[in-house]
Amino acid sequence: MHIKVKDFNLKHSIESGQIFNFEQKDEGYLVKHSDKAFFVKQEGNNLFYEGNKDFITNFFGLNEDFSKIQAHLKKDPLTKKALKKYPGLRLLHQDLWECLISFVCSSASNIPKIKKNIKLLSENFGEKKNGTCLFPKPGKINNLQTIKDCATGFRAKYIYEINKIVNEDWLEKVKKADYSKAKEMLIELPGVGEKIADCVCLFALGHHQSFPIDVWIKRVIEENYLKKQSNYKEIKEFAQKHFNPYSGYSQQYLYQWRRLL
DNA sequence: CTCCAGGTTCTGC
DNA sequence: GCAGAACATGGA
Repeated sequence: MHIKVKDFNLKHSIESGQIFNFEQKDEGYLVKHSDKAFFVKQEGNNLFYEGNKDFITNFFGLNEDFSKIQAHLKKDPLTKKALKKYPGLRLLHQDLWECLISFVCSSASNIPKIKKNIKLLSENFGEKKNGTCLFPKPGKINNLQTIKDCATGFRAKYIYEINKIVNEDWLEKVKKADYSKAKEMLIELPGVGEKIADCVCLFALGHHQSFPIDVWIKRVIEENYLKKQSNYKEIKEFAQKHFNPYSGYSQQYLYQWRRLL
């Protein structure tokens, strides 16, 4: 089975630090997300898949018009270059809970290690479906020592506490909230600060004005725009002025550009 | 062995 | 408020 795609690149989208529960297989990818597992492989404008078509279409945002985003990215010289180098890199539509836990794992870590954390959390707390361990549901990540055994380090206690706080009601409330209210609710969780809250707002809630600032973004903004050492607030204010209203997309392209330089 | 990784929290001015 | 240290762990 396959889906016709336009302005979409599977590799750039999957390997851009947005998701961590995937592995390469047969020129394609085996992806696990929330309660789904599927295989995808791109050949030109065809996306071959094995799995739930509606879920895959929505997950990669394949029905969205990308031309508006492209026009936005072309307005700035550096995001224009990044667009040329990584065309078809899309922001994905993630499950809120999995995205939240993934990015709590991300703090002061690296992508290979986050992948390991998520894999171990799935194996230790997730349900098995057709032989594969899916990401555990809210409330299931409930043993502190086991969470530590998933190589989560100092983040273990945060995951443990968040798992106690978050339930379906909480998730629905955050989904309905606007950007600033959602961010506020996320930051109330232990181990979640502005950066992680912004990642969740952007990757799971679709708030395109969100602009997560990590070490790579700080670097790329200081090197190319501010031309000086700066703090979080300065970068945030610059981004709001310079990359409105799709600063989230600008961020993702700048991140990819600088990280893979 | 040291340094660093998609940060947050705690501490001391 | 704001910089600096502490927090675990694995890979380079």
